[in-house]
Amino acid sequence: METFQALLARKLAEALVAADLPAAGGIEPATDPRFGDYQSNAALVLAKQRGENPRALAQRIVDHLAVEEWCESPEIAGAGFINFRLKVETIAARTAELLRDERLGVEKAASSKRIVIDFGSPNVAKPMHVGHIRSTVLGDALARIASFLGHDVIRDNHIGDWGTQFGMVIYGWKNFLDRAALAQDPIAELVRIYKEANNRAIADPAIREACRAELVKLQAGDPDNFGIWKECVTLSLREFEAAYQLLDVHYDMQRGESFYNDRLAGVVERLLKSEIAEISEGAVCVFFREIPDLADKPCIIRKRDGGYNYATTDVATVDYRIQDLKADTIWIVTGAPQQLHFQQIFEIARREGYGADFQHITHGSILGDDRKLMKTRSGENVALRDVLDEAVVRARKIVDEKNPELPESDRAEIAKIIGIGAVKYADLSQYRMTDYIFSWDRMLSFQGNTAPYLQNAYVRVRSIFRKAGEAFVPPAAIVLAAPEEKNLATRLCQFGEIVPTVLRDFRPNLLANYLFELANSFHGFYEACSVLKSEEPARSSRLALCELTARILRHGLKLLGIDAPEKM
RNA sequence: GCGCCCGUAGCUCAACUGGAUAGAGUGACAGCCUCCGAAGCUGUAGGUUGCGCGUUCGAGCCGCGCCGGGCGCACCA
Repeated sequence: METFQALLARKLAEALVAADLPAAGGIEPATDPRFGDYQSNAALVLAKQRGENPRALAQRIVDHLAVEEWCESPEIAGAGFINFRLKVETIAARTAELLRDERLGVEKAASSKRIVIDFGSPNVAKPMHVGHIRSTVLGDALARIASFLGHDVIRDNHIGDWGTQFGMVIYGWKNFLDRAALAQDPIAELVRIYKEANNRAIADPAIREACRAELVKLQAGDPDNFGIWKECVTLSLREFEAAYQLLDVHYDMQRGESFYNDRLAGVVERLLKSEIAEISEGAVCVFFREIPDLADKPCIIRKRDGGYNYATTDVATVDYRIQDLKADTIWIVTGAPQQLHFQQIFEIARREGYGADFQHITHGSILGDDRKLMKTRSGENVALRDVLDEAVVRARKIVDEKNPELPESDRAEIAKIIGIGAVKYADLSQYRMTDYIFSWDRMLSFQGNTAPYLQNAYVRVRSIFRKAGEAFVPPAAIVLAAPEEKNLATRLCQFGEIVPTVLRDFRPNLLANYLFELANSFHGFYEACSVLKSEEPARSSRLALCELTARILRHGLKLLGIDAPEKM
């Protein structure tokens, strides 16, 4: 189903051709209701290009615009804007159409791409902490939205399961492992033995050497060390999986760094052979001398000691995703500090002749009350598990207060939906680059732009249908008499315009904003227009608006990875 | 030193990529339940968009220069 925006853009393009003018400008939502529903700056753009009077050009365009089927006569305003006001019947007809559209007005992308999206990426033998929320939740939402838009999405968890820390972990495992503690809380025990080994290694060069020897043995394929490593990975993955279940985040594959291990030598050899890489100070490096910002920042792909590092792994990863997974585009979701690294990796890929589209999608940090990176009082990272558990506990307390008559099992389920939803939404409703201050009170508030507010709006709609006790039947006609009805219907028609914009710059917060505005419009409608007590044909028409609101709220939240409860 | 990101109402954040008089929420104040969930709604108040030049018919957004904060810059990932 073509959106109003797309329809008007098409009509504008036709008018420009008919008026013998070049393509210019576009259609965007009006900035103010006084200016109608949509506006075009085409005349202003052309006026600049041609040095002509903008209002005269606007008139020339309007003379050729054939939009009377959908709009009141377009108006020329201000410096030369063309304003479009949709006819009420047009909105009503579109709303009726939306009711029959499974996609709720969201068209699939013109060309479907295979997208490999890399997000989350926790490290083995370390607990996931708050910092993982953003990458995980953002990547998941982008993957959901891309899939819905018809792309072929492969979700890959690039787990940090290989690296120098395993020397310490294995040494610790062999010397200080407490099996009972491991059974109790595997990752805590792995962290403990790692720290123990690390502390001793700092104090004692012999132990440092022993750790390094364990690492070398692991890398050489020693069966004992490999077995220990494998067990660490298995234990960690199990723990990650619990968090992913709670977050409702799922992957198509989990190719850890170790997966690429036997390809690293080939990568270096190939890059040397093609002279993309060279040897410098004993290390194999790629220089970017002709790129000013990177001129003094070489990328090391083999260390002087012959070892490989994460740059090597990431070059191999790009290879794999393009050659084996046939990616048209690769999205990597990580914090901003890795920006330089991926700039280098992508540049190497381009030099190797890869034409895929590479996107490093960065994000800001989660801060504590002190505006510094969120930490516990003792200065440790805050465990993800603790955050999620507390979210559910806090939500449960609120549900118990507000709705004590609900059965226990319902309240437990609702608390989970609200608590987890609140944490996710607090993240996604914000521009991804800004650092934000973590606040339980704000994210769990029922007021303002929060998950509970949206979930409550959904519950209110659903409650109407429970009360009605009848199955929804599409109405004979949509009637938009009250301004609140028209306002809500207009908003419902915009869903199809908003969803694709999210991928333009990877901004789920645009969808979150839309849903918030939709909930506002619904509440305005709800206060002004009684549904069940109204006379036909208003009653059926209003029920239809409720039904669509519920569908779009639920689906919009789902695209953000958030559930909507039936009661709360 | 170089590079990237951020700076918007007291506070927390938007602003659909250059559009018209910069919007919400929160806090404060004033209203609205014989009526579908008041977990809601309506209204009032709050601004030199860090500062200064520039480009443009038009700048929170683009360019240059400052000021503040964060992060990154050769063998950790």
